[in-house]
Order: sequence, then C-alpha cells, then structure tokens
Amino acid sequence: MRFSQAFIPTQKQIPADAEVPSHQLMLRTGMIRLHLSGVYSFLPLGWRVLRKVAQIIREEMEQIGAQEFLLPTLSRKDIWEKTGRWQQAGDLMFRLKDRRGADLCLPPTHEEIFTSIAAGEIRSYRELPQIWYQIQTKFRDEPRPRSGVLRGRQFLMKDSYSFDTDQEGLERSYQLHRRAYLRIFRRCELETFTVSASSGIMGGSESEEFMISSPAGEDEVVLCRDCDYAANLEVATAGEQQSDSPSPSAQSQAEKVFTPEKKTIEAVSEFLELSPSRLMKSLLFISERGPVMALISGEDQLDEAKLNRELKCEFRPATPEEALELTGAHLGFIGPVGLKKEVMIIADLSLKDQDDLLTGANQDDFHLKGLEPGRDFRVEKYAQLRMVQSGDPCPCCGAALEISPAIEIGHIFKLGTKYSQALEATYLDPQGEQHPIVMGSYGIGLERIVASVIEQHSDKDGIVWPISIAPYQIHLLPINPAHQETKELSEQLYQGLLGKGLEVLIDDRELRAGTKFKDADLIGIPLRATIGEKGLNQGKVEIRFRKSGKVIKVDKAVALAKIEEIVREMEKTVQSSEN
RNA sequence: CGGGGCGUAGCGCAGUCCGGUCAGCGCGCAGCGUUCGGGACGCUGAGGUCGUGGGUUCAAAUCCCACCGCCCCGACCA
Repeated sequence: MRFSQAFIPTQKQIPADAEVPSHQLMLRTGMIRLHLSGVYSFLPLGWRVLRKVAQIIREEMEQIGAQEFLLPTLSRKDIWEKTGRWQQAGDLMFRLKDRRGADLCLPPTHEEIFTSIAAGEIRSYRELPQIWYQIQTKFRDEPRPRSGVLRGRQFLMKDSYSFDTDQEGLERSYQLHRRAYLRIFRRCELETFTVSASSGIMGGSESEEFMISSPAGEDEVVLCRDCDYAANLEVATAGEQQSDSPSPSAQSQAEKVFTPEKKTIEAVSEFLELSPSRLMKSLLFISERGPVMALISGEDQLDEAKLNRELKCEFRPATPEEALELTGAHLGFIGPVGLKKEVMIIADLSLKDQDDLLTGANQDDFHLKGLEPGRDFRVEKYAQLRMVQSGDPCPCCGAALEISPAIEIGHIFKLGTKYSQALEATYLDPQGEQHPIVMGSYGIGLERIVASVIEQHSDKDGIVWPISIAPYQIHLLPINPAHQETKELSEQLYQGLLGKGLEVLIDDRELRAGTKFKDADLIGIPLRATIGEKGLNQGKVEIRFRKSGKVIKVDKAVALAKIEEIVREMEKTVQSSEN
C-alpha cells in the first residue's frame, strides 16, 4: 500500500474521549472511529488487524476439527422462549419487530440458533461429536459501554459449540478448545492466564476465563502468589482465617447502646470507638423464599453471588418500608435480635464462634452490643458470604491472595444439556435410546484481542505490533521521494517485497522526514526500512526494529533478501514458540 | 438506572460565573516562499446554525427550561 493513497487518518493529539491506552492508540492510528456509544467503525488499518486475528483463530479452530458457519444476526423469538432467555436476557438484548409485528432480536450469543440446527439435523450417536463455530457480530445493549472497543454494544466474537454424546466427550472437546485458545493467544503474543469463572446466565457446570492482566480491565481476578489458585472475584473463595485475637470478654452480655443517627458502620464505629471488626453488618433481602438477613463482619463486603449460591433463588434488597415492617426499625438500626417477623438468618463463616459483636437493635437510634451468635439469636446457616479481599488466605495453600484487574478475552463453558434439553436436540445411542446432546460453548472477543495486544505492546511513541497481527509487515520509509536514487531503490524494494508475498506499506508522501518517522512509530509496524541519501551514500539501507529500536545497516543490493529473511525469521519465532 | 464532567472549525482547547468588538488560540488543511534524517519557519487563505428546540431580554455561546449526544465513577455484565 502506498501511504499517499491510503486512508490512514493518524492524529497527533490524544482524543479527549479516550482514557485507556489502547483506545487512544486505536483512534490516533486511524484504526477505528466512534459511531455511537459502544459502536465503532473499523477503518482500513484496524480492519486489517482484525482480519489477521480472525485468520489465526480460523487456523487454530480448523486444527481441532471445528467447522465454520455463518449464522444470522436476526433471530426469532420462540427458541429464546424455550430456553428461558427471552426473559432472562432482559434489557441486555436488542429487540425489534418486523412489519407484521413479530418479535425479533439481535442475538447476544448463538446457543439457541446452533442448538436448533443440531436439533433439526442430528439423529444418531454416529453423527457426533461435532464442533461448530462462526465469527459473527454480537449485539449486547450493555448498561455502560466503555474503554473503546473493550466493552462495546456490538462486537465480533468467535463462538463455537461442541456436541458430544456424553460428559467424557464434552471433556475432550473442552480440552481441545482450551489448548486451541492458548495457541491463539500465544500467536498474538498475548500473555494470558486462566481463572475459574462464573457461568452466569449461560448456565452449565464449569467455566474458565482467559484473562490478560491490565489496569484497563473490568474484571477483578484473585490470584495466589504461591500456588496455582486463580479465580474471578465473582467466584473466588478464601480460606478461613483463624481469629488470632480471641474475643476480649468471653462472658459479655447483650446490652443496648444509644447511637443517635449513627446508621453506617463507619459512623457507629467512630462514635463508639470500636473497630469495624467488632461490628456486624445486618443486610436484609427479600428472596423468592421469603425475607433473608445476611450477617457479615463490619469490615467485609457481601458477595451477592455467594449469597445467591446459598439461597439458590433470586433476591433483592429490602425496601426501607419492608425493613421497618420486618424489624421494627429503619435501615441502619436493624439486626437479628427481636425481629418482628420470621426472617431467615444466614451468617458469614467468620462470625461463627465470635462474641461481643455489635449490630442494630431493631429500634431506631439504638444498637446492641455483646452479642454472641447462637446465644442471642439463632443462625440458620453459616457460609462464606463475604467478598474476598486482598491479603485473605488462599483456599488451597493459605498464602496471601492478591486481587488485580484483568481483561477477559475468552471464556469456555461446559454447558451440559441445558440447551439441548430445552430445544430437544437429542441423539439415539447404540441401544436405540434417546439422550440429550451434551454441549459446550466457547467464545473469544476479537476486538478485545486487538485492544489487549495494544495494551501489552505499546510504548510512548505508539503501538508495537507483533508481526503475526500487524497491519503490514514492513514499513518502507523513503526519506525524500523526490531524490532519484531514493525513489528508484524504494520502488524496487516495494515491488520486490510485494512479489515475495509480503505486506508492505510505503510512505511515499512528500512530507518532512520527522513527520513520517512519527507516523511510523505510532502505527507500529514491526520492521521499518529507511531509504535516504545519508545511507545511500554508503550504499546502505537501514532496517529498524520497532520493538527494540535497534538499527542494522545492510547493503542496498541485498536489502530485499535481508528484509525477507528477517520477516520470515520473526514469523517463525512466533510459530515455533507455540508448541 | 444513581453520581460527576462535557458538547464552541477536522483535532485539542479558551471565552460562559459577571449578557453588549467573543467568533478566538494552537495543531491540522489550501496557496506561495525558505527549509528538508525525528511532528520546521514566514506570509496569505478557507473553514464554525457556539449539540437541538423553546423561553427571558433592546441584545444570548453566555441567563432559564426541555431534549439529544459523548466520557468517567458506581450498579450491571453470557
């Protein structure tokens, strides 16, 4: 490509609306432009990168025997009703009606459609296993799109689905994907790690996320420094620490204290000069199984996912009116002692065997102190309810846990039979018995890979592309295209490299050298060949590595061969590191 | 959805509190000249319904109301 004819609108200034580095750089290099919140146009440079990522994904998917499909981006309602997700997806799903008033949606994922194809076509165990995939636009009306393409409302996803006869087969398909994903990320030169994760609305038994560590990430992962434990904060658990400070007064008695207007843990703790660890948070919820009070230490946060796991049903915070009715007090003064009505009480494990605790007295402006669970109030159940905090002990080895932000770029699920049962995707076994197909589903966010690569591979001057997904492999930079020898040699190199099947961008613009150098660094093509009078006087062409800044001077006669050799070498390095 | 910020030329911004040479600056863009290996310099020039609609006023980028849009924090997140 000739830069003079290319549409690569680079920007010197950092766009005001971008905060994370990958977003800024994608805008500045002219890869993307905003169309509406969370929806971006990909310009030629960005699209080239995206296509390269897609190509790597295709190669690795084909490698595990997956077959590419292309499903619709418009879907009918009935299959979503059968799986319950027409309801469940709520506002996240874009919905529309056709001219006859039929309900349609823009699928946020494609389990329903793939499964309905399987349901219509697969009859026998002989036709299994199958792995089907596509690279397709997904639509999700995210409550808050952010960070450029990292969380968009429309994005490209490689989604694949495995269909097996049994759990063992699923395990095989799952492991195939796991390995394929690791190869894909390695080829993109992404440093990833996996964490166990919540399967959320997807359902199923087990899921893992592929993460890259980044301050731009929206997920929080819990990592153990000493062992392999790694989990999304959503599902992380901590080992239980033994309370090394035994409660001060073993024979404390429940006692009412006057705490006017002190509603929060901080306010009460300050007012009574008590450590928040002595305080107990009483949180009231209304669940499908009735009112529930969750008790946790004053220094912890409730992890709603964990409460959900214990309750096994939907719940929501009680309104102030409901709290008053159930406890006799306003929020801020509620507690487990002397409730007006029947409320299920579930307490965090850390409160077990504690005493001399303080919480609301169910009377406005009063708290109760000296409380002991079991003695002063009944607890239906103890469970880990608190959010894991940095420094908590690892559940596996006891070492301190760390929490750090991360970007989720892939997620693999063992779905089981949730969708096959709902949509009647079954097969006959050798005995002629009918069974639901056992499914897995596997996703990779394409734009997230691109943005993540930039997050991991950029410096103050711009992007530093890995050669595997760089928009071009070589950036030819004739300093002064008007200079005869410069022009001739750079043209010769350009045509020669193209002839070798390489991807070349030649900056033939009549601009000052500095401007062209800055653009070259910004765009970040891994190899740059500079052709200028200074070098030509010695018969040399300069080859510069974007990553290291290292420059080698080669004789102009061998420049073509040398550049090709270096490109092939760089490509091979990535390939060979993958095994 | 709650909280905060913002919307003035392609980009980055000043002007808004206190209504009246406030339609301005830098970059970019076009032309000419000098320059020419890390975002040059000079001169000239083009380019803006001041997000939209309504209101107040002799007069509105500026004050009031409504709406739209973008960003950030939170809630949420397959």
